[in-house]
Amino acid sequence: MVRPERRTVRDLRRGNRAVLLRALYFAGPTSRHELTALTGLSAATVSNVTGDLLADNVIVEAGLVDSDGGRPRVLLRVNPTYGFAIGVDVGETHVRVELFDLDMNELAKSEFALRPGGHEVDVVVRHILSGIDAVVADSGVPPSKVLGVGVGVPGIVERGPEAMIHAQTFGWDSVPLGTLLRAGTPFPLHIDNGAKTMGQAEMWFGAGRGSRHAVIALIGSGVGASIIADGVTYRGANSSAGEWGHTKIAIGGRDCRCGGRGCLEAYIGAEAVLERAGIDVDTSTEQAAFAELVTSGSPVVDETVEFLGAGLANLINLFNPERIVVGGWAGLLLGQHLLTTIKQKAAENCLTQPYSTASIVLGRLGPDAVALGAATLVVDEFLLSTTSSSVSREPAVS
Amino acid sequence: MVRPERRTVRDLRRGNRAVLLRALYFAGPTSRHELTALTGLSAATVSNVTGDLLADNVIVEAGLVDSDGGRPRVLLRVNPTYGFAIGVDVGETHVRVELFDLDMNELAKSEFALRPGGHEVDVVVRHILSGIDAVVADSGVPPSKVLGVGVGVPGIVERGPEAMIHAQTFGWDSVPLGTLLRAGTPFPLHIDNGAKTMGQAEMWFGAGRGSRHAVIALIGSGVGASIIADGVTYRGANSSAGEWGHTKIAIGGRDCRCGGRGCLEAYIGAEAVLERAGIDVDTSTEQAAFAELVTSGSPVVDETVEFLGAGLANLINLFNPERIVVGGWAGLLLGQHLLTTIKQKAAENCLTQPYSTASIVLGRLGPDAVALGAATLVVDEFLLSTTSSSVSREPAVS
DNA sequence: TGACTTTTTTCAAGATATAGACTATGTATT
DNA sequence: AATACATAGTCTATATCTTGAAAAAAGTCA
Repeated sequence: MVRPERRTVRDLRRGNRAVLLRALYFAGPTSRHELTALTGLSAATVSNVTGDLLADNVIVEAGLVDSDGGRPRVLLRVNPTYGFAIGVDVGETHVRVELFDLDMNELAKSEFALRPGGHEVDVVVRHILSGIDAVVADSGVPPSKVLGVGVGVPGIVERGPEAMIHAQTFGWDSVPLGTLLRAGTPFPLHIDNGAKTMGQAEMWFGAGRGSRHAVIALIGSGVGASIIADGVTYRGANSSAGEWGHTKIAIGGRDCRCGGRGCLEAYIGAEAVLERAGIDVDTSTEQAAFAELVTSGSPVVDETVEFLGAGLANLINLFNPERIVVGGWAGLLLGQHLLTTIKQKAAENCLTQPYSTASIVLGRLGPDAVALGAATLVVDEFLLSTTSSSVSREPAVS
Repeated sequence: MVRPERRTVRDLRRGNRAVLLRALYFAGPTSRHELTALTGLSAATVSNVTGDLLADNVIVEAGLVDSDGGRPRVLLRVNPTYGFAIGVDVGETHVRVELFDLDMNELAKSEFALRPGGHEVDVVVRHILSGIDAVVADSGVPPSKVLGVGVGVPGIVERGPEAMIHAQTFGWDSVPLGTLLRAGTPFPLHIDNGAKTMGQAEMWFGAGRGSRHAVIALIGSGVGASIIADGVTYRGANSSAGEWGHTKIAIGGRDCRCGGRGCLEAYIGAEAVLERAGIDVDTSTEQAAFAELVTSGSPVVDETVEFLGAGLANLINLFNPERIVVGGWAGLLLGQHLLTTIKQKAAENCLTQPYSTASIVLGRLGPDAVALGAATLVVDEFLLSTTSSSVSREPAVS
């Protein structure tokens, strides 16, 4: 129960360095003067720390700005090519690997299709590893400047060096993906659930910006959520927090592919919705069929919205977020046509006080932001703990 | 999105002082030597900081302990009479005010009955204020040594100096309890939802000890929960997080007293359970009737357990806690007789991975721990920020 | 009494942030 | 062109902080 930490006087420096770098990253080009206000540090310290960071080439100058009859301000910014982050999206139908600079410009991309049901561990691992090699080669980035690799995968990811994964839809039961990948790449690894990486992408660059308490609801074939508590992804004791899709919304209700009954996913997951509407599809035709269904006026859609509203209301009652972001390809389709109704159903099923402070909005990054979000895991770590010694190379997984 | 903080070198001292005091508080009598291990601080710093704390009389020596043929260790402990905390429980039927020393020994107590439905704001405020005066007078504690007053109330409590309260069961809509109380007492105030204060009591002294991620489920006439994330009560954007009782467990289900339909509370709240069983009671006979019903083998009880299991499973899926504590008078009655079945129903409705890491246990403090928990709010603040200058007296509410 | 053990304190060294003086680099005015 | 003024950024002296190592304290054991 010993909550606060911190110890030596050196941690102070590390901490302030991180504060400053973070402020700089999210505020864009900023003068030293403004940074004092943004960070609360004294001008002297800002000068000090930025001096360090400039010497390390972590930040660079970015032009001047006039200042009403005085010495012009020198703008500073994070050096976008100080390091590079790789993001991997392991999805139902594909493995996608992308390489970004620190501005999150995509510099290279590599994609592998997975045949339906073809989720053998060794195949996926091989795709990831050769994807990493490919994007590094294509981009021409020297390997020493790769800060790390973030991987977004389905299912539950245990924290720790092994990064043990449990993913029912893939038939993965206790797969030590961290161990397997580390055998094939020297880069630091950050493995996390895909819904959580996508949630972080929306928080950093999408509809979640500016909020500290948010829930990103992801509705695709399956249903998941990413919970942001006080600006940080909430993981719980074993990183499986946010399994919204399998919360029960009806006792003894419809069978769910998880083996349970009455799960929310069995009512609002695209696969389940199409099944309920009696539409037979495979993974290739699923999205088109769902899009058509949404605009068809079918009572199944009304029912889906009813369940979705109740599900969102439950999230609001339990987490009291400022913002709910509805994402995932099916969620976006539903939201584009029916957001007003969804909000109304949420209001009906929610206590008024928490509902009144929560805004429900659509995701802005599209369904392909998993890899981007995975790469932000690398950047997050970089912003938190870049030491004076350049790029570190110890095997780390978080 | 600037997450980390901390600045000057003085914050370091404050932080380390808090770390040490906290370790000492929860570990009980401890030597300086052990404290180095517990806090990670060097022996020199421990000596330094404990010297300060001893000089301030915040901690005191507590005997010697032999040490295998060397200098004996001096045990240190928090001075239980350095300051005192007052806890207030505002319940449906009573207002209870208790005064504790820092060891949480109850030194004085004052209780006022509320007649059914008699929850007028001014009556409650008057009871609280005269209760405070009474316990201070009875205990003989000098007012200057009262560290503050914690108040646990029903409903949603907005953070801030006003401590605006929304409590449907009391008919309170936007009552600025903080403002009202501060007009009548000089002590620093900490106002929070009663379920949350009780949760903190279970975490500090009850069934939650030792866990960092936990949910305390409170089942009485109504239903609530307190969520502990990483050792801290999770409050969300406006302190209303944890409204478990009004999450929907059945679309279009039973009417709930909140005005909604299909709320969990409408199935497992004691009032609702008795209603479903066709038993007519008032608040005075409710508990006895419920106790009898639980052992009667009624199918209503089986159904209740089914819903309770599903509700707990939803908490586990969403929060991934290490521990679920079932408390509240009705929860304790159910748990004492049916814990095995409850666990089984939770397992049936939960993903296996998160279920396997969550233990479901009964609360250990009984239903009257709200005032104790409210007092821990005061102590928590004390442990976090006791400065060299003795007891502070600025009006503060958190 | 002296050797030994263990705990605690003292002391000097190294590191940090800050306030305030000082320097740098503009514009406006004479 | 010279001077005054305004704003941005750096430098210096100072007060704190934690720490490792040495010293002191307070016992046991032979």
